[in-house]
Amino acid sequence: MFELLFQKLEEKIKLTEEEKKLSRSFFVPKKLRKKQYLLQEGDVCKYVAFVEKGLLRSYTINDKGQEHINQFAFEGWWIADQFSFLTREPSKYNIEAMEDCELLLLSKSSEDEMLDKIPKFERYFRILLQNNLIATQKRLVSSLSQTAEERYSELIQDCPTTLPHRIPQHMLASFLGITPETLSRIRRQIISKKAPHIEDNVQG
Amino acid sequence: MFELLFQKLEEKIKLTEEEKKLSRSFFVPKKLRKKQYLLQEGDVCKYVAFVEKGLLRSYTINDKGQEHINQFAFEGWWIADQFSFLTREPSKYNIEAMEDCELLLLSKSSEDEMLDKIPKFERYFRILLQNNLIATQKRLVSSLSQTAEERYSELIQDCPTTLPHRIPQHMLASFLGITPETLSRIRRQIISKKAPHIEDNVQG
DNA sequence: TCTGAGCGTTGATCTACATCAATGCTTTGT
DNA sequence: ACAAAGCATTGATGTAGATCAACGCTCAGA
Repeated sequence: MFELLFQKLEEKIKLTEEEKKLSRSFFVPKKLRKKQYLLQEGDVCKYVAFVEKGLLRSYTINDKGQEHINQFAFEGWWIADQFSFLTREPSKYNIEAMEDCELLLLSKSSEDEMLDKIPKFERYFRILLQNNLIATQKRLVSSLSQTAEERYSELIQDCPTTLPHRIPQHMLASFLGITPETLSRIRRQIISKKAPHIEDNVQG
Repeated sequence: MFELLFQKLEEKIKLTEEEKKLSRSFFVPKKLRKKQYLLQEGDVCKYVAFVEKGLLRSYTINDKGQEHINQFAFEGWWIADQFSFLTREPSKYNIEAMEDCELLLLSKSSEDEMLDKIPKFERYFRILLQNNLIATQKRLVSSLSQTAEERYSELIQDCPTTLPHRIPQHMLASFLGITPETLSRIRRQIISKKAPHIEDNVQG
């Protein structure tokens, strides 16, 4: 159950066997079936979750009932509503399993205790947040200054295999902040650019 | 010169007098006059800067020559291109003083040494990044799912005093990802909502 | 085996915001 | 004290992407 977590940890920090053993005790394993929720709007986000297996999405619902996906999390990634987790205020997000998932949950009190007893985790989470911040800033810049087509093209360039195969197109659209119709049209345009249309070539 | 920095540090971590004294040695004070640059596109971001005094902006220039502001930093805030600082790749950002500034610069090697000698700073920077991430995520969500008017209204609600007084309107527009013309029109609309137009009331 | 829901696609129309252009006010530098 | 640059505003027009509506395909469940 902890294989992937420790693999990821070792990329950033070196833990002794002692520390590994101890750190396990702070996590609670949890399985989630497709369409089950890790967090629902209005609830306080009690855990940050490490994804050992599966795929989740985090989304909001606006006053018109439209879903807006703002994050996906695969194997090897963390997911939570950082704001609600930190402040204990009710969350505006829903976090839902899109596939059957195996998660490792870390509660606030466990996190505090873990950081206290194994200070190396301060560094690990700092680096994690740093990378997350860089990625989020990049998305923000591109959402403010690029067209929908540019954003889609970059997304499938950065993530050519995973995203299109495991995530339905209308959810990708939502993640990019556009409608499914627009994404469909963008894809058609891109395809016709790559393989230019051969004009009717009627003989005679 | 270090008053504000230590005030801010104390909000997150407790330092001994010894540690305070030591930590000073890692920073390089730097004054910047209005319109001078802390970082220019193409250069590697060598420092994260704490702003003791003044105001800076971070922006990109796209292929059409348009500026896109993505961050402001006032007294008490940090500013840098995290990505370039981390990877040592050339930056895509320009960081420019909008007012005369007093900064405290921290180089990568100083940061590493400081984190090594005063591990409490791991926690400090982790918390800093966490808050920054939460704020950036909020901006991302709003840029993807709200109208320009909603974004502007929220901005002046969150920051009613500082922003409009120290930052010219066309830079606020750029920060919001809209044109100066659009922001001007939005402001007119908001004003006419607050103080509804009195219809011509010609007697007779 | 049928049925209904979910999904992607396409067309027609609408709208928020961009772009282009002009004007007048304020600030800056010499 | 003056010229020049920077800035906010307003109007006319253009456009990326949203919305509304319809259609066919696929697949899960009775």
